Amino acid sequence: MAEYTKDEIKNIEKKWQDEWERSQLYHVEIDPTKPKYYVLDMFPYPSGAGLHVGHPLGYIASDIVARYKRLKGFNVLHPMGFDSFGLPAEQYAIQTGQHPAVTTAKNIETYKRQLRQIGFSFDWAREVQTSDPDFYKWTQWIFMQLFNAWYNKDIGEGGAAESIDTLIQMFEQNGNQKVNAVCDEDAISFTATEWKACDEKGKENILQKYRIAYLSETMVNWCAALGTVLSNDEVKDGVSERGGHPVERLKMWQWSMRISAYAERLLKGLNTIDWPEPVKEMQRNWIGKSVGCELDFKVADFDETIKVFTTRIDTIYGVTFMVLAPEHELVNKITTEAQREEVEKYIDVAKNRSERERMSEVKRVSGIFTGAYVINPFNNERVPIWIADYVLAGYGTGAVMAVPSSDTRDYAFAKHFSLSIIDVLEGSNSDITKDNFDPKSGTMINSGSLNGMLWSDAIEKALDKVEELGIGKRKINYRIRDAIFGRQRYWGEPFPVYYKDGLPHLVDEDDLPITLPEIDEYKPTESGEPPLARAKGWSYNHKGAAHPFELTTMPGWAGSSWYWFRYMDPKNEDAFCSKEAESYWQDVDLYIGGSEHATGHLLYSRFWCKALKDLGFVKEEEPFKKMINQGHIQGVSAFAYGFGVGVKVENPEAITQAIKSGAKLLKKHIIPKQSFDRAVKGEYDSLVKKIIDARLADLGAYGLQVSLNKELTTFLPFNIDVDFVNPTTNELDISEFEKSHRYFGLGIDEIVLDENNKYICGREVEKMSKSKYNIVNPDDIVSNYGADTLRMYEMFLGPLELSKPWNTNGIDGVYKFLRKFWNLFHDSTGTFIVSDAEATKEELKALHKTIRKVEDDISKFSFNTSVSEFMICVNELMALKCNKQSILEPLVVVLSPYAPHITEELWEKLGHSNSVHFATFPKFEEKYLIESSFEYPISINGKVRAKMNFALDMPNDDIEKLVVASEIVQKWSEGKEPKKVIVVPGRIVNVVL
RNA sequence: GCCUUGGUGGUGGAAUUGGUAGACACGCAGGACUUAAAAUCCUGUGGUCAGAAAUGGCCGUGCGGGUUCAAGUCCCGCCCGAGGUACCA
Repeated sequence: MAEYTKDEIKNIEKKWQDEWERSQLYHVEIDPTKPKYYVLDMFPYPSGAGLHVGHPLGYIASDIVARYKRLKGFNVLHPMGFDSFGLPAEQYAIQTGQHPAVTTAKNIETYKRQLRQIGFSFDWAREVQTSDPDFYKWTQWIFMQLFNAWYNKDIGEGGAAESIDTLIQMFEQNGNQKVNAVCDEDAISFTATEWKACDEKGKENILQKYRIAYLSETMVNWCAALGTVLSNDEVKDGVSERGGHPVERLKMWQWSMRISAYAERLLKGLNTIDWPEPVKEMQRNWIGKSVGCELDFKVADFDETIKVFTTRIDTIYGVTFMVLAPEHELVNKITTEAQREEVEKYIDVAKNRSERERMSEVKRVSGIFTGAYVINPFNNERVPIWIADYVLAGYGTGAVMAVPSSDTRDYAFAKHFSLSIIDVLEGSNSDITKDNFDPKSGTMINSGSLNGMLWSDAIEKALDKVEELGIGKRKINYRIRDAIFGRQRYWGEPFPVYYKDGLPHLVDEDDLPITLPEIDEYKPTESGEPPLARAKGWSYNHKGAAHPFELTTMPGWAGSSWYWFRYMDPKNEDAFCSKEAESYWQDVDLYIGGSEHATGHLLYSRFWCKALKDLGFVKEEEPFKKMINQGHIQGVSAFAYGFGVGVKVENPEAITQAIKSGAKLLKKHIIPKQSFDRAVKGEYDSLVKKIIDARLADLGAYGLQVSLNKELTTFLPFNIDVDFVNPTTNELDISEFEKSHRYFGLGIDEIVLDENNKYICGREVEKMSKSKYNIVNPDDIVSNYGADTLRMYEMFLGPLELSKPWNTNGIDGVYKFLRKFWNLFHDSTGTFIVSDAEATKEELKALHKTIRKVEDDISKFSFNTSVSEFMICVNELMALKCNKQSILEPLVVVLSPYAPHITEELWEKLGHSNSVHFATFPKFEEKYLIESSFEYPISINGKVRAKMNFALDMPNDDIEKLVVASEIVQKWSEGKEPKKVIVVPGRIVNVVL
């Protein structure tokens, strides 16, 4: 038996997976004689649901590239690991008491088993797990380096991080007068003498304002339901990304990372890397650079100035009012007595509006006049000062010069409070009586010395004037905030930090790793302290005294911000990565993963990489040279439609008795979709009416006087496990469903069938997720069709970057292809046969066409088209009945990145003693593709009129072709001389008569 | 609103970047093999009009214009979907 049947596939795939593991085939070591290639997948979080068909999509693509590059002679680093710290394991631990390490280890086992059976060429000897103390030892170590570093803007082009010792030295010599650092806004200036006069605590408080990893009292996103703070990218629309719990703003002492220091380098670096444009764009927006100026407006009748930030200084003659954030420090001082009461009332209301309310009421205009005025320094006009909550205290200076003629928010505000509007731009085909102006075009009017200038030139001119008047300077603002680095959780890296006299200190390097202590419960304590406070006797012994450890842990992104370096040298106990390994493997050549990490992981990783470079630990400025985002495979959810009849009981005193005798007040039904849809609109059809009547009659029988209560009547669609639903007819398998946990969990009492005695589910495309019960597990596909079919099918589905719903409609086509390919080598009895006859030109052509196309497609990551090309090739060879070794052998090699198991088996049958892994990718030869003659259409005035043959031996020269073409056309067009003959080499000829 | 992407048969999707649109696959229809079914193989398959047929004409890449001998591809103006983001001055 040697047919490519389902049983045989299992044997073949198992045989080769065992063999690869036995021989450690995909293990790599540094090899200076070969060029390196580093292909990396974003490592998964090992969730309890196991791998679903969406996961392997990117892994298959990267595996194809890895295998292809190996055949091309590269030394390929292709590792896999697990981002194993995370919230779900911790929440599971809180519920069940199971240690997160245990759940995590179990989940990793499942993931590895599933990954193994798809036949990836990962070097498992290099596996990393972020929750492994041998790994997080180095996460802690890197934290220590960042704690001991500050950002010196005077080094190199954009500044760089360096050791905190150099800063201390500078303080001792000159105080902070000459220090040009990125630091907290509230850092005050001091002299060397003042520095020396500080005690240890005073010095440390100053240093915290400079360290890259630092402790500060900041506004954080506090999520009470999760009992922890969240970073900005973990908050979506005012609720937590995981779980959707409300998030509030609180001031807390927190560890942060000074990523803002790297804003400019993070922005500039984007131009040097080959990433998808949307991701770059997201990072640019997140960094949010705006170039403009800061300038002072004098407050009339006060000895005060108000500093504003603007990017449109050219529109300064259009300023008709000024707006302060409610929290602005001068509000209290400048408010006139007449306005004071109202202003205070407004500020009070604004304070109590939560972040979420403010977001949902974006369009609401509110504000209050302070009674004070500022003087416009360009024309000395008096401009009223208002307060409004659309101005944010945290961005820029918390004050805005409002130009209603070129800013929509200012415009809405001016209209609402009937403030004046002065147009300063002309020719921008806009209309300031309406909200449709375009401030980025036109020339200046009503603008004194700026009149007649283009708006962009006017900016430069006005900037010069601001600096000349000494009222302000050019300034660049960034939106990016420092990243909060601490979490009030158990399942994360502990900080290598202890406290002595209330000051944070680093532990000795020799004492790393600081491992997670055992605790009896994983919840925060009753007093609201993080779970680590439960650890008994957990303290740091230093010079004979015990000191408390930091109780928060690092966030989920800590381990993933440097893990690609660890793969280079995963077992090293003396360094996170040896110099030798780092200088050989350098950076990631190809990174594949989802775009959802654009403003999280991908930004933090670039930040840490730059910091590590500044501190001299690595050489590369950017970690991921090229990236592609794989699209998500969406799940097709199945829905059933719940219906609960609400009743009004007229004699409540009878309820207790009724329940005792077995009445059930609430019953949950599942009803057909049509009835449900109508019922939601308030049209109860006969089926629904029947259920209602039956309910009322049923309860009536227990002595209750009941009537229908429409308000308590509920209609609710809910997800059904897709495994219980027929994929083509959408029919629910009721007997299977009734046995499931889901059925009992929902507490369904009755399933009402439709007129055909079936229950047909509704369908919707959604994200594939456990909570939507729409996960398709690759195990079933692998056991039905084999891993090679799964791999090729996932590639065949469409372009890698595209999101698409999972369906198995075309999977038979791919399976048939593999069988046909197999059958090329076998006769009808299943005997392996190849011929050693010489290949014909036609056969060589089929082969070389495929080689070229596949190479081309892999370099463009267009795997779907190369799968098509394989199918075409095999169809051609089948038609030619070609089973010649000289054709099939190279074809096996070309196919092997896509379908490694079947090709490995055939390779062995072809008589090779080693793996196809060691083969060389066949060289493409153009000579076989050149046709003996080409037929080109000739069009005359745009219409195809004739076909023309070009002979192969004709000189490849335009003029020659032109002569031939014009001769033919002349003959054809009844002697008319063509006006113009257009010849594109190797393409189309067109003639204008 | 803004930014980024897309829009091609019944379906997933091709189209060498301006050169015969619809490759390849699914589905569907017809045929062969079979007692029958499954499996397999062959043929057809964008729409429409003419023809008994081979075949030929016209229309067709979200909509409306434009550039060009030639537009799915380039330019201008709209419509719709997906993802991101939002009082960032």
